[in-house]
Amino acid sequence: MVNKNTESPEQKQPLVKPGIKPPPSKVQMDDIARLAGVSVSTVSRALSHSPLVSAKTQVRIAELAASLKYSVNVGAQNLRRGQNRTVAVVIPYDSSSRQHVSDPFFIGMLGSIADALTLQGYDMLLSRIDAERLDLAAQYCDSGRAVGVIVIGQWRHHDQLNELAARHLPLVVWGAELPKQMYCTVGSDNVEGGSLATGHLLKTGRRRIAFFGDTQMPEVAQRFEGYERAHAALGLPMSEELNVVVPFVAEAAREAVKSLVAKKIAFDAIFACSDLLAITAIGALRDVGLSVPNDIAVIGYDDVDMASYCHPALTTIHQSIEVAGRALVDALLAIQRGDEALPNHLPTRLVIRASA
Amino acid sequence: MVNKNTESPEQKQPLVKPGIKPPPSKVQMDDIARLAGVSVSTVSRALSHSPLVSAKTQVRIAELAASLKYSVNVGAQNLRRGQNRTVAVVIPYDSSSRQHVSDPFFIGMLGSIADALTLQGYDMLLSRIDAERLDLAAQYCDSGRAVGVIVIGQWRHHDQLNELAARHLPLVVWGAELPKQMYCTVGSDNVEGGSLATGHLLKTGRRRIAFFGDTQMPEVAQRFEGYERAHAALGLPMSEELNVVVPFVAEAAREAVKSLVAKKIAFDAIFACSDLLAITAIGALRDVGLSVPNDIAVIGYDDVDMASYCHPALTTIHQSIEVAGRALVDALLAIQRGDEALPNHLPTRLVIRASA
DNA sequence: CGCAATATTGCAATCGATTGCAATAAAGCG
DNA sequence: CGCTTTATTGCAATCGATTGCAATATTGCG
Repeated sequence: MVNKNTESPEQKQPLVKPGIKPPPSKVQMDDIARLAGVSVSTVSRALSHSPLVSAKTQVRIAELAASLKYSVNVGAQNLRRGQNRTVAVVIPYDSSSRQHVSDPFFIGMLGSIADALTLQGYDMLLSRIDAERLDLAAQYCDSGRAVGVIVIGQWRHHDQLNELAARHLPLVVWGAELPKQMYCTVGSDNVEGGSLATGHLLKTGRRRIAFFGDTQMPEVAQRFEGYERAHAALGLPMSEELNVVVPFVAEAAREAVKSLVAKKIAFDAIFACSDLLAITAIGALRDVGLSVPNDIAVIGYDDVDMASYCHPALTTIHQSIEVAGRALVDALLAIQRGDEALPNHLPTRLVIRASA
Repeated sequence: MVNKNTESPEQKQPLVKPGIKPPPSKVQMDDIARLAGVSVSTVSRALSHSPLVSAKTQVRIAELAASLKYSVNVGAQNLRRGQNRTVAVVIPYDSSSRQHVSDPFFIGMLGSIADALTLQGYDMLLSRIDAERLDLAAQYCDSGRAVGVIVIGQWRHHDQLNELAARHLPLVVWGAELPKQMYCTVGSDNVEGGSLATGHLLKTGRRRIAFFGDTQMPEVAQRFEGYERAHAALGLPMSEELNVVVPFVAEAAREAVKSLVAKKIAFDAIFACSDLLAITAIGALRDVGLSVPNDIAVIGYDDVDMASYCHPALTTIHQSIEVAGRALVDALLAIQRGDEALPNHLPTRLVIRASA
């Protein structure tokens, strides 16, 4: 290595198998240095705008690098600098139901997180992992691939998330604030949301409102609490049979409608915990000959793009995906910086968007 | 470094700022080696199941590593091995319309690619980039962050994609086969799809079918060709005014319907180039008092989950997202291995899914 | 029990960059 | 013009792992 330059000039490409691919041997700092007639040190400093390198040398090297389409090897750079600008984003999937998450809200959130990360100069490593094995998310940090993890949704795994946080893993979760929570969450006030939605239906005279959601999930449980409060506030009774367990997959909503009808349980409205469930339920209701909104009023949650394109437009609780994505990213980076002043839960705004 | 072990035993943590975070100093091979009383070499070999290490030592080290929750530093490993198991997935966005892609089909494809990559033991780097600057995708390979790039959709940038391929960048694109194409595409037969959809409408007696799509995009252009062929096959005339430029964003479909109606252009059906456009168009049609499917029949494309939940269920051309994701990943890995026998275009299947 | 053959182990170089420190070149000053 | 000060530059160590090769420990066999 020391005296390489004094030997034959073309002795590179040590590991390249003969026969194929001589051209794509990647250009690296060494090459730039040789061509510019300086040392690698100087190239490194020039490319990172060190004041130790004169302005004209910087320009010359920058141009050379650009013309060779050189990009520094991020892996090597990270190794040496002990840094890393990648964040892992995890979308848990429910292995028991063998269903991958396809809810547009969760998926849409991805895009907004991607944008927020890009804006901060971070890369995004996307990973779907089994909701039962959330601990696997730690791998991304342990192996140095990412500096932190964003998990979309708490699902049924508050405990696993706590364990992750206990391992000092920079972690932010989209979800609800829970008691004894060791990790940071970002999310809207689900109790308020549930209350808004239910209140809207009650105000329009509905009295038997079916609740579609899986209260084993913290966010849903809180929305149900809002449902209860809205009833209580008006001194109205509720009925146990109207609380239907519906996970976040479309087919479940269809089944739920069928089941209510089959059991001849009377209801005049549905509060669905996601727009996907709401839209599917509307379809199912019509299939069994019920009119929406005349016979049954339906209200959704999330306000995904598609909601406003349904007919009639779906009334729903709006959560801003853009704000959420930015908040998640900001929180994660703050934690990673060691920001102590960060609260355990960051609320995002919530409004009801009624159909015209 | 040489005589480190002979000096004071606790002299590590060189860069850790005092005050915060003493525990999360990451455990590394060095630590395992010290605790096991062997050299790093042995630990490295043990963890990669080298036959040079005896079985019992392997087990001992594996257990020690597990108990310390150690994961090898992938960055360092990649650097040394000169390999890399990450693929960049690019979702271009249209900066001119300042609209981020939210079409469920594209987004759904992400999930399926993620699954296919995970199955092969690859990580997925997700990136949204400006469709005008697709060349930026090369950065991911140049900087060694990824071994190849999957681009979802060709958009208007066949030329840019060709340039990327010319730079010997392992690249696979979801899209149509085009003349003079230097890169590998995966996609269904769009001419056939367009023909199927149009034929279906013609068969049910529709004669003035509006085409919703942007024929500047290759895939859409081919679907339009199918539209023309279906007409030609039956010797039916077409009308220029029914070819409406509609990019892949929901609002555009709404505008297109309004515009047709405002211009008093007669039509009895719409062939929309995506389900998102179809569903939005249906809503817009109803808003102006037109009945679907009585007055206007609508057919979509893609068969996204939501399509079957609409009311009435949307008739649409089904493309399997799962198959597509797998095909994209397989193709990319084949290219990356230097597989010469790979064709330029890999077709995926296509069927029409008519509403009941 | 002695020596050759085999099974394990560790040293040291290496991957592609960054950076402290010493060396050199350029500039400033009397 | 000579010497100090300042601006550039390069050497060599380093990040956390992998691996060829030489060294050592173990085993087998006569």
